[in-house]
Amino acid sequence: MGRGKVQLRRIENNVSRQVTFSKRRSGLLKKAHEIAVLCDADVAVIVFSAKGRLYEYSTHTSMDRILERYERFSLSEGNSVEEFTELEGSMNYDHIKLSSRIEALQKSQRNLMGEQLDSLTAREVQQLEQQIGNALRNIRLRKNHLLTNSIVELQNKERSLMEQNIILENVNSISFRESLL
Amino acid sequence: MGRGKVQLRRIENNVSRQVTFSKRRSGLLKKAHEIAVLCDADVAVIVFSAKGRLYEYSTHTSMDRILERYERFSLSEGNSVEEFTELEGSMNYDHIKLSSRIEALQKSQRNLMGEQLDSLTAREVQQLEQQIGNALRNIRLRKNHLLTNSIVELQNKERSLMEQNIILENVNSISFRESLL
DNA sequence: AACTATTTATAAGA
DNA sequence: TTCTTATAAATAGTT
Repeated sequence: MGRGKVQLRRIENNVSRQVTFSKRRSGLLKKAHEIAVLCDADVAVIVFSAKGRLYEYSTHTSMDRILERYERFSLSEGNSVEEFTELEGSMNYDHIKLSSRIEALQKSQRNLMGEQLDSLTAREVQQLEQQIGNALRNIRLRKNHLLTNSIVELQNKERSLMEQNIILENVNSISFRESLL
Repeated sequence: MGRGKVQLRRIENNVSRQVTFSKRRSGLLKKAHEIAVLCDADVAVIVFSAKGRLYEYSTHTSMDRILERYERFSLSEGNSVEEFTELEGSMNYDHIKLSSRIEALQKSQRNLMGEQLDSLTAREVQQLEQQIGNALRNIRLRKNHLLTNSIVELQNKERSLMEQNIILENVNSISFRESLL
């Protein structure tokens, strides 16, 4: 979208690469914001320039929240333990301990999300079912609590608005009576 | 860019919000890819739909690499550096990374087990409910699978036992007849 | 899932 | 860098 069509490959000219980066970066962040608002999505965009400068956008002001959530999901799609464990033969003992802890957490987390169940015995599956059932109950309780709260809040707002109206009506009717005198 | 100009606010109509989300999502990911290639940048985009589905783009196939780099940046720029440096002058970067990963995993695990829900927004609780609901479905499928298997196994054993009995009966009746001779 | 009228983004030029 | 403008690209509303 410009004077000429552009091929999808690295722009060789240093200056125009830089200029294009600056323009497209702001375009990208703008579009991220738009989809977040229009479609009620949570979005995080991270851009490192070739020179290593960081630019970012995220909903809620809190990038970390989205990243945390991302971690929760990305487990379900697979990889990522290996990066830690494969890389370094030079890992010291603490490292190994931490890594294996992470691995264990990831496995149990996958199970909690209903994945990799074939590694469990029948009894373990049974126990997991109970655990998850309880979790779901708690989550629904919490959801209802939040819903109830927001309803009460709305009712309070409504009530105070009505009270204001009554006061206004009184004022009006007093004015009206006074105007009759 | 379309038949009409659009105001930057949540699209109320459910269907068109969904359609717009799908169109703009692919637009956003495309643009992320373009700036990455054209300008030699490292880019990560994470999008959660209102229903909690995850869509993502990242350069190098490895989102984690970019997120790590992001963490490194945001640590060095912002607050909360002190917490780390005060605690352990001796911890190296990898240690910090692994520890915070463990912390994040523990938190999300607690949430998956229906605990510490007060740290989540209403929307996050909603999404967690869906996620856990799916997990429960998978777990029950697996349980049924295991039950079915064990039933089939029992039936096979039963059948083979019966066959053995028939053979034994035959043997017995032959012996019996022979004994009559 | 296609179409197309418009709006928006942006490449090139100043 | 910033602005301008011709043109490519994205997409809102429609079928």
